[in-house]
Amino acid sequence: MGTEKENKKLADCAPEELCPVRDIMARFGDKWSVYTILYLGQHGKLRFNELKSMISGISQRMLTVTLRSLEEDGLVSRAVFPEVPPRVEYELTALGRSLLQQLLQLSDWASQNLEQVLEARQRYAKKA
Amino acid sequence: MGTEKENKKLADCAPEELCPVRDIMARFGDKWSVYTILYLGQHGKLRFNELKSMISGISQRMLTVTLRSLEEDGLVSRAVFPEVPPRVEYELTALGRSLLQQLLQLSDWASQNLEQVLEARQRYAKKA
DNA sequence: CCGTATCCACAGCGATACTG
DNA sequence: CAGTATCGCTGTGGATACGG
Repeated sequence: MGTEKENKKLADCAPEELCPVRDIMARFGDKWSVYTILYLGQHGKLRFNELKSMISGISQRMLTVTLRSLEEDGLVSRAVFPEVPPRVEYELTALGRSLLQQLLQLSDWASQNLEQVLEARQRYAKKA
Repeated sequence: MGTEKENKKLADCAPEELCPVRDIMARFGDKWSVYTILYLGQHGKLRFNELKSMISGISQRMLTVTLRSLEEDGLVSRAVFPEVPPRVEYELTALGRSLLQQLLQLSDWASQNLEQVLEARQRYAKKA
């Protein structure tokens, strides 16, 4: 996710080819965006409180902020139904689903190399 | 590598436990890690001040912190040469280079979809 | 040249209370 | 049900000064 206000970060990346990844990583390296995308990817359409109970530990405020951010980037769609009580459904867009594929690939790498990283951390801890 | 069994469903990882993607995104979604990895990947071996001048805007403190973190995770190696003045060279490890490949793929996705994201942000700005 | 040590500003996030 | 408003704590990161 990232900025809750204006985004003016695209200017200060010196070499252009290196910039987009940075932007993506910064945007989704926050505490909740990845979970939100993963759960929406798995379940398709979800209501606000369904998501809230799935992503254990998230506060109402942060779920709102995260969803707004993803919606702003065109990764999640928001559908409001004029009922009582109100119903709002969130869903990944086509763009969001394509990002999900990237996250799944990164997930594979992470799963396969997690052990090595943890071992490296232990070695580092002992050495220092 | 591991057994076939360890291929656990991604959305099964609750926020409390160790979710590999989440961990990776959180670890490299910070302000400078991606740049550091990409520059080291492009140039092979680099000295501290070479990196510092390439990554425009980074402070000495943050470059040190970032490099220590990457070293701790076993992604970057650090070689100190007992000379006067001192020389220190940083380089991606094999693990680091494999992560680099993932970042490059994510970079491709980001480059290809950046336009759509920017358009979505503009639409959102006008709508709201 | 390659760091460490402080200090501090500010954004991220949780907790809580209130609303259509 | 699905938010918005407000407040305060905390961690990240920038500036600066000092050390091997």
